[in-house]
Amino acid sequence: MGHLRELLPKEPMAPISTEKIEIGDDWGYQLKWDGVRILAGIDHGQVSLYSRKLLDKTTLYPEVVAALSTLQHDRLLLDGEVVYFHPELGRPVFQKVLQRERSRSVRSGAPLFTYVLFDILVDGDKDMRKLPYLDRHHRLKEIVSTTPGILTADLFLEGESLWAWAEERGWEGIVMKRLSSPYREGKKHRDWYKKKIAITMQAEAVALIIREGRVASLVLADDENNYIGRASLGLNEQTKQRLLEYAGLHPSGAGWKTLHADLKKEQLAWLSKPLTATVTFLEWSQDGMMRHPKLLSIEGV
DNA sequence: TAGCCATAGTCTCGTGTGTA
DNA sequence: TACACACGAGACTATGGCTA
Repeated sequence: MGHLRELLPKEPMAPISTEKIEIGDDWGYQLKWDGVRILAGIDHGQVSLYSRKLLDKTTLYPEVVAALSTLQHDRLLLDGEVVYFHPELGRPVFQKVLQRERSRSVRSGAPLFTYVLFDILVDGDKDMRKLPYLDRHHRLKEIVSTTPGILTADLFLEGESLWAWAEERGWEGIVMKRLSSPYREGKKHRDWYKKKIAITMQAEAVALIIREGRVASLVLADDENNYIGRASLGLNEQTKQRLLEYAGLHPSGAGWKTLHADLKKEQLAWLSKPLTATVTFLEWSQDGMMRHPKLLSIEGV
């Protein structure tokens, strides 16, 4: 086998979004850890971390490097997620990971991250990728069973109850994996699926954000006319054109007196008759904004 | 011609950094 | 001090190419 760097996949195996829970003897289930995907290589004591796009992240997560350095193995290629586990909430908090990703150096006293492993690609001289996922997971458990700062994502055999547990505790969702599946790059497979927990609500679309004469996104407010974010996912060209026509029929010269910083640099077309939009999103951010909003429907257009 | 797949492009998130 | 910009990941739409 060649150098570990040469064995990295072009992109890590990624789960495909779905709405249904796969059921059958060949399926296993894991909690979806909300963090950033990291591949880790250990080559005779030398630890390297790589992002989904194979950017070097070794210096960004020194605590993960330190934890991996304690493993008594000459050569490993591992796949997992770096997360910040909030002790009071009892679940990962993605915002903390974003903070670390945006910073170029790690301050002393910075929150400590955990490396949650869910796959192994190389073990010594053995290429593990062709083995069934169940075998790879077993091997992973053996390797990192009691290593501080590292854990192996538990594998459950009952999907519905794990989904209910995750939903109740505010986790991001679950991942379903075919136990007999090999490791394949990207999404060129039908072996890993994810089902995400989302909040669905009705919001008022009070304005359109216009860029180069086209509708870019909707400005959304709650029922007390507070700004809760902007949304563009779910808008296709046909809907954007209809929205533009609607704005022409129902223009308003007056918008909010104080604009959120998010909107100050945008060209806005305020609506005299706001539209009711059904929107789904992952969670509320700390400042009351929707995270990853997606429009399901808009009444009246 | 329809359906599938891959790829490109767009948008959003929060914070650090650089500049006026 | 205020503002603009960049960063990486994820999710989605649009588009073009290929195949049956």
